[in-house]
Amino acid sequence: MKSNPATRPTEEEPTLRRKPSQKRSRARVEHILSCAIRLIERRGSDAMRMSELAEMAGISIGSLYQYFPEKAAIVRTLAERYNAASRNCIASEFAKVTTLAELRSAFSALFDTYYDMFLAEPVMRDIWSAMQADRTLRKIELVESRANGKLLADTWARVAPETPRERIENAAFLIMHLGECTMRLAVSVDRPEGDRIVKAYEHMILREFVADAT
Amino acid sequence: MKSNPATRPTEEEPTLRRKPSQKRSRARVEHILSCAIRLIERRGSDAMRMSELAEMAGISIGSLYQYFPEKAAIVRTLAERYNAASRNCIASEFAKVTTLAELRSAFSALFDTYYDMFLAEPVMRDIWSAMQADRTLRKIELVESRANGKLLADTWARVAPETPRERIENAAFLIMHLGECTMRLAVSVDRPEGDRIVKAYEHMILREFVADAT
DNA sequence: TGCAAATGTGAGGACTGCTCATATTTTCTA
DNA sequence: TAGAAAATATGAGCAGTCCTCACATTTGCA
Repeated sequence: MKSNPATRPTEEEPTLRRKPSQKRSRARVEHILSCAIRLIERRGSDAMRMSELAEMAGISIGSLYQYFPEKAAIVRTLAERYNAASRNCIASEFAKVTTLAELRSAFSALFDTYYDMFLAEPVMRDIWSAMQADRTLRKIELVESRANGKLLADTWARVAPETPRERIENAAFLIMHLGECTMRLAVSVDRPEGDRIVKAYEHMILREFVADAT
Repeated sequence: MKSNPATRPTEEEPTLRRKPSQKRSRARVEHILSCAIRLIERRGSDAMRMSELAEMAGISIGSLYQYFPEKAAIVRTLAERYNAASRNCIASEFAKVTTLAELRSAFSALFDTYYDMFLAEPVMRDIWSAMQADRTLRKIELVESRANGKLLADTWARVAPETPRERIENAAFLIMHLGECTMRLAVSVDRPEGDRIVKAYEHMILREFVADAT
């Protein structure tokens, strides 16, 4: 990844040179992203060339840069989607929980959904990898993880108000972290073995934190 | 990361154009690596420029390429050292184990040493990140992880021969994986919080797998 | 229809990793 | 020690990369 020497990014958010009209650009952006996904799946995001992306999308380099200010922005967009998907998955899993037993099965479901989500979208492996390599993305991921941890902690506190808040907070962050380790697993290990390990993690988590709900 | 278009890497191991004499080059290589570490710590391995590395090391670009065939080889070398360090740490921790109780404390020690190793060498954060981003390095890491898992499994089987081998194998890989998650933790989270979580992991592992040794 | 504004284009600029013809140093031999 | 041969050092420059910007084309609207 090269630093752009011509334009110093003084403002935080890198801006597009011209902003395309809302509705029409939407489809274009989606099309570019789907091409990018194909390319990234093939050889990883580093090896993806902006020129080949433009060619595959059937547009010129210049046009490409009207929809994404820089190459990294494409990866970032994909990463944000991955984050959003995790967030939604977690939110929907915990929203309906009202008892400790339900919390327990929400944990199981969470791990499975997380893992399946990764398997269903192979490109997420590479996006996740790219996130690990980039300091900024890593920081974003951490913030996201904490937010998810808080959501989990709140649910837990709602269901079992007698549990000390501090213990819940710790456990929640730990569980989120372990959830991300499951992602890592999906990145490196393949199907049948990964499944077993995910199950083992689920079991461990449940035994450690919600054993009393059995 | 660019693919080199001039020389097709037909052979597996990329070869240097001229191989420097053994003993003298050793010191040079070390010097280059220590400069690389400083640079990588500062801004990450992607942002490290071969030109600035050469300048810092006080040699020319050409000379630099006599010691490392490509930029990635520098990261790879550092990654191998990190792998070797993990391997040694694990080997020395398990070599002296003769009882289940000792295995138990070896687990604790393992996590702590792993984690401390990472904190002591901040550059390992970036090396680890680079490993995650590179498919080849990720594969190497997985092999390494399995080898370590086998070492752990063998020790375990030696100490508790009555435990079913399959259960041990599963647990061993899981524990190794969790150990690597501890790395991940050291990469993203800072000191006091990381410590707590490492402790929690230790506790979880012990409770799950060697509770009978209490 | 005519004419702004929006959008598309691709040659070229700045920077990179890496090479190779050449210069310098070291080592070896007489 | 002289002088050749081998080992090592050098940096201009090559090919490849991301990204820009002056210009061409299309679109929306009176």
